[in-house]
Amino acid sequence: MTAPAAPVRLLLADDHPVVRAGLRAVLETEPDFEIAADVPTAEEAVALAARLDVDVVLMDLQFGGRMLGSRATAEITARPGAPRVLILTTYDSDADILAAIEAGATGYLLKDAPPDELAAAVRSAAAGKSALAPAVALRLMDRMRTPATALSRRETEVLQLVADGLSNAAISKRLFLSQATVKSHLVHIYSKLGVDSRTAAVAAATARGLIRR
Amino acid sequence: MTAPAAPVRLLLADDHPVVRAGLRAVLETEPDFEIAADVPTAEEAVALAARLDVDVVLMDLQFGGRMLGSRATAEITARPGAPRVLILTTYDSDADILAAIEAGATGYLLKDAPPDELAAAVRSAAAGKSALAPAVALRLMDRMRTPATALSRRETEVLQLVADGLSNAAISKRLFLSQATVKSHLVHIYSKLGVDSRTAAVAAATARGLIRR
DNA sequence: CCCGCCCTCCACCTTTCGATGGATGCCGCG
DNA sequence: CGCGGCATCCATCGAAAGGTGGAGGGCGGG
Repeated sequence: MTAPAAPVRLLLADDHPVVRAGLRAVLETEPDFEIAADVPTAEEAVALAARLDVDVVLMDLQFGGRMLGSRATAEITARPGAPRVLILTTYDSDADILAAIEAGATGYLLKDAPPDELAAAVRSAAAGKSALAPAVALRLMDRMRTPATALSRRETEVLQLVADGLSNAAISKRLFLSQATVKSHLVHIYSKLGVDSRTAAVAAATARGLIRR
Repeated sequence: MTAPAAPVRLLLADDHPVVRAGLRAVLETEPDFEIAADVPTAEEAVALAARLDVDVVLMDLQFGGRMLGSRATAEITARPGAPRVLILTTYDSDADILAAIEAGATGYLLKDAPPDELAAAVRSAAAGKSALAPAVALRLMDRMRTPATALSRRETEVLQLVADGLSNAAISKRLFLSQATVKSHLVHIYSKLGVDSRTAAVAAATARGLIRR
């Protein structure tokens, strides 16, 4: 414990060159960190995580439109002796957070985190402890407190089409349902979200990150 | 022209410490750049832009929820002998771009720009030339081609409230209008966006970046 | 000065949506 | 096995939203 431990080996994955450079700059100043590589795509992160035997992967969730961040996380953590994965992203969308944690992420940080918080999170992750940014933790607590937030698969599907601007008739055709069924789903959605119109449901769901935009 | 010109003095404004560090790291390697300061708020950017007599300000548009980026740009460029302002942001929302250009920004870059593109844009800006990221330029061309895309101030205001989930009655109260007026605005919005329902209008407008989520 | 655009408002009518109150089959859990 | 949650379906009714066709004032540019 008191002996100078082996350095924490890091892999940075983010599609923004500026962010990669920033993470390098911020983390390189920590004497016990060693940055093995930085990559611009989720695919390269998966490949190098295995090859370079790193301790912690710092990964963005949004890779230029492609939603591969959480999948990459799942693939990395699936292997035995896998490194810890720390999600580092701009948004605190509920859906993203849940997906990342289910995919096996050890922590979830926001990009506006100050450098010392970032370094602390990396050390926590390396030690196997979970690390959540305060803002993210609050959000999770909030979600736990309101159990009604969980929409069923079908309800989410319907709501997503509503958000895309489709009418009930169009949705019923798309999903091979009757309009009555679509309305039933909507009624349930409204009561779960505490709203009373389709537009309000979309607003509430996007605010809570239940559907993608 | 051939003489080693005075260095380009830069001011960086971004609320993300990591991004500030990244910009520093990327731009410091250019021998003809000199970073006068970096600040985490729009207010400080306005204050220091005057005091440090910089040549180019690199400014984020989103400052921790506050929409002050474009206002800060306007305040900086309003003064005589003002520096050029380069907007550097994550999103290519039409509304944001227009607001920034109207506020007097010299260029608009996306944060996923490679370092050399970034440096080139800074030099362009310092020389007084406009600089637009290719993706942004494309978007603007696109907008020019579809003249119907431009919503009036009032229409945007109404549509934003629709996107927030308000009913026509609620909107009319909020804006001190009659419901008839709200409906009129909506009819115009629908025809401009080529849709025929409020939810579809919201979907189309967010897709084109006309309103913020 | 007139034209066009924006903003505001009105009346009437049609369509869609939401509210209510059911029913059925399926599946997992205690 | 029975209960509850989910997904599916139904009919009816009133309310909200959308369609049509106006009208008038303000403001800027040709």
